[in-house]
Amino acid sequence: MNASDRIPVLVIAGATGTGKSAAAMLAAGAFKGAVINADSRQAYADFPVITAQPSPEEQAAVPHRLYGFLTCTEKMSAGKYADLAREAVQAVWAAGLVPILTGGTGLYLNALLGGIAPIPPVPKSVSDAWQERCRREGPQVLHDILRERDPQSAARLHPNDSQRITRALEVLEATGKTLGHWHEQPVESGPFLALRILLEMSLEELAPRLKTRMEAMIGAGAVREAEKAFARCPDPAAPGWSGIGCAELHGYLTGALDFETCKAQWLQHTRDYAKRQITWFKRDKDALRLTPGDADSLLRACAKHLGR
RNA sequence: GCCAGGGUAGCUCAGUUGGUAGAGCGAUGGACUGAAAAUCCAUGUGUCGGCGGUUCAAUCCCGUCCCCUGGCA
Repeated sequence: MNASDRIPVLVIAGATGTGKSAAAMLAAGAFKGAVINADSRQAYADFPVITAQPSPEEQAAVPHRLYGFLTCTEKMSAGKYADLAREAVQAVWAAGLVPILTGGTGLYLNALLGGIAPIPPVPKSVSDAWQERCRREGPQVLHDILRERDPQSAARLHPNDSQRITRALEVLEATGKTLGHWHEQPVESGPFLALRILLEMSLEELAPRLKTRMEAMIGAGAVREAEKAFARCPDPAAPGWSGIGCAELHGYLTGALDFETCKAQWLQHTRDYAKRQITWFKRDKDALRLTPGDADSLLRACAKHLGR
């Protein structure tokens, strides 16, 4: 496959609150694009405000894909995302529009653009069983088990890392092969020619914006949104509730947190998250780094990549 | 003004029967292959309120001053 067979895509990444959506709208307007979600939480239908999904006006002005299509109890995953996003990119391109991937979930972007190991789906009963056992017996016990059955994975994983330890065990049980085996398989990635744009801002600069943004969400009906979601799905362990702001508002609605504490935690967790994202994206040495708001550089880089 | 309790890390506090101090939270850095807005790891020098005194040695004991909180006037 040569370069001309590959679909050119624009990728707009960066920490939460750096203005990715605005940049995507700008690029979409300039180059006849469609915005495709690359953010795990914005996939949930019940939380458009709290997860900062594009507004109905924005979605009416420019085609958007993969936003708000999951119910609270449905689980998302990197593999599922890669499949859905690949289809979305191809559909958008076939319709004569430029695909613009926008979002802050670095793992999902890697899964889509770099491919992901072809691990078969693990039955829910298997993963639930390991998770339950991890809750009961603790991650160290499971880490010991993993060391016996898959020493290579155990060596890579910290004994406290409950999530990755259970993943390694469930894959081993469901497929009979270790995670290492699967990661050595050739991966298939989409036929894309991606320009990765990274909106960069220091945490210090970002922090006050995050506070303003949270307050704007509350002003835009975040509490009402959480109440409605609660009426439909009260279980805080449901996948949809795991977004930042959702979990804290759930605590407020059940009386576990007063509103001030709820807001303080919401803001703190948002900040922690932004910091993790900054760390994650630092690793991407090839991305084009732009200052949020630098529309000229953004449009010039996109034009060059698209050959226009 | 008197009495009592306090002044120790950015914050809340613990502690040293005298040998210059440590938790939680925060902060900072990092990891990340199907839960990723998740999960996990690493990092603690601070005039122990100021000044004097006792002592080989004081954050700890004594004196004095300053500040905070509560009670009594």
